[in-house]
Amino acid sequence: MSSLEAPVETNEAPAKERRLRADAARNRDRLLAAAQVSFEQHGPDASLEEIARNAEVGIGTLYRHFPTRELLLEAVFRDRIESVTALGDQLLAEPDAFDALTQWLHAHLTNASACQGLAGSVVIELLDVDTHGEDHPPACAQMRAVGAELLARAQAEGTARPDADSEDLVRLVNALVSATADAEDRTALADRLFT
Amino acid sequence: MSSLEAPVETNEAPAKERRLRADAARNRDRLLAAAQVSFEQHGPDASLEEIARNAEVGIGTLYRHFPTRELLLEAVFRDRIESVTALGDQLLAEPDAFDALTQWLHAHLTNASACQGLAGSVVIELLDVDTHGEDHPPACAQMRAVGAELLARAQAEGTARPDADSEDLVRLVNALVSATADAEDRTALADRLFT
DNA sequence: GAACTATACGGAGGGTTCCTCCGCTTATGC
DNA sequence: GCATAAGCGGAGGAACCCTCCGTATAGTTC
Repeated sequence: MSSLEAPVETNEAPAKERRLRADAARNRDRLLAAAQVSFEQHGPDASLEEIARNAEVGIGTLYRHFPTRELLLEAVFRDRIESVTALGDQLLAEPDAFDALTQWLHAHLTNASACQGLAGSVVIELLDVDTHGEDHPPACAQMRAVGAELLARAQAEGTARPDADSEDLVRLVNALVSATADAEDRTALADRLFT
Repeated sequence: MSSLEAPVETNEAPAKERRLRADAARNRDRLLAAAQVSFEQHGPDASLEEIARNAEVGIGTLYRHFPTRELLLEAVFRDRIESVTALGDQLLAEPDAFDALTQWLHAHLTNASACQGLAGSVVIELLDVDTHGEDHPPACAQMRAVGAELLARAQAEGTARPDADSEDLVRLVNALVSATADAEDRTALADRLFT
C-alpha cells in the first residue's frame, strides 16, 4: 500500500514456482528417497517422522516440502507413473493393438501392485484427474490419455468391446490391484475382463 | 503339577466360550453400537478411544472385548453379512437364476459400499475364509456358499460364463466396491461384468 | 441375605505419531 | 563482504495406541 516499486515482470510466464534453493532441493530429494523406501516397506501409513529421520532432516522440513501425506505419496509415485506413460507411448507403435493394450494394462497393474496398499487410495486419486482442479499436474492425465489411445486402437481393430471406455479400464485395473493378492489370479482375472 | 483335582468335564462339548456376565454383555452391545456409528463416519481408522467414550465405557473394556481393531470391525460387519446371506437364501427360490444372481451381487455391493472404506481391507479379509484357520466362524463361508450356489444356478441356466467361479465374482465385487465412488458407474460396471 | 470369588470394569501411564510454530542458520544477489 | 529472503530443526501440545493393575460387582453357595 506504500509507494514501493512493483517488482519488474519478467517476460516469462509468471513462474508459478520460484526455483528451490540448493539445500532445499537436496533435502527434497533425500525425503523422496527415504519416503519411497518407507512407503514400500510399511504401506501408505508409514511414519512421517521416521521418513524424516531416515532422510536425516528435521520433521519441520518434511512438512514444509510436503504439507500433507498425500502430497508426499503423490510425489513418490509420479516417477512410476511417468515410466508407465513412457511405455504406453512405445506400445502405440506396436502393430497388434489388442496385445499392446494388454501389455500396457499389465504394466500398469504390476507397477501399481509394486506399491502394495498405496495403490488403493492414492493411485486412484492420482488417476481421477477430473476431480482435481484444472491446474493439476499433467502426469496422470498423460497416462490416461495414452491408455485411452491404446484402447481406441484396440476398438478400431475390433478386439475390444466398443462400449468400454478408458475410465472403466483404469478403474478395473485399480480395483484388481486393491482387491487381489497373488499374481496368477490377477493375470487370469485381467485376461478374462479383456474379452 | 500339584495334586489339585481336575475340573469335572461337562457332558457338553468343552464350551469354548463361557457365557458372558450380564454387565459384560451390555457393554459389548454398547461398544458394537458405538463402533458401527464411528466406523461409518470415519472409516476403519476411527479412534478406538472415541468409540469407548461414546459407548460410555472405559478404554480397557473395549480392549478386553475386542483385543484388536480387526476383531471389532469383524463383529460390526457380521450382522450385515448375515443379512446378505439371508437374502441369498431367499433368492435361491427365484425362478430366473441370472436375475437372482444379479440381485444378490447388487445387494452385496450395496451392503459393502455402505461400509465405505471399511470394505476394502476388512470385508475382503472376512470373505477370504480359506486363508484363516479351520475354526473360523462360518458367517462368511455361508455367504460365499450362497453366492456359489446362485452362480451355479445361473451357469446351469446358461446365462453365466461357465469358466467363472464364485471366488472371481466375490473378488470382482469387492474390487468394485473399493475402487468406485458413485452409484451409477458401479451398477453399469457390474452389469457389464456379468455378460 | 451374607460371604465369597471369578469376572469384569476403569483409567492412569508410557510410548508413538501428528502437525505447528518460531528462533536460528545459510545460500544467494548485490 | 553484507543484507536478507529462504530454509532449517526440533520443542511442544494434542491425540491415539495399548497395557497393567487396583477396585467393583454379578453370580453362586450356604
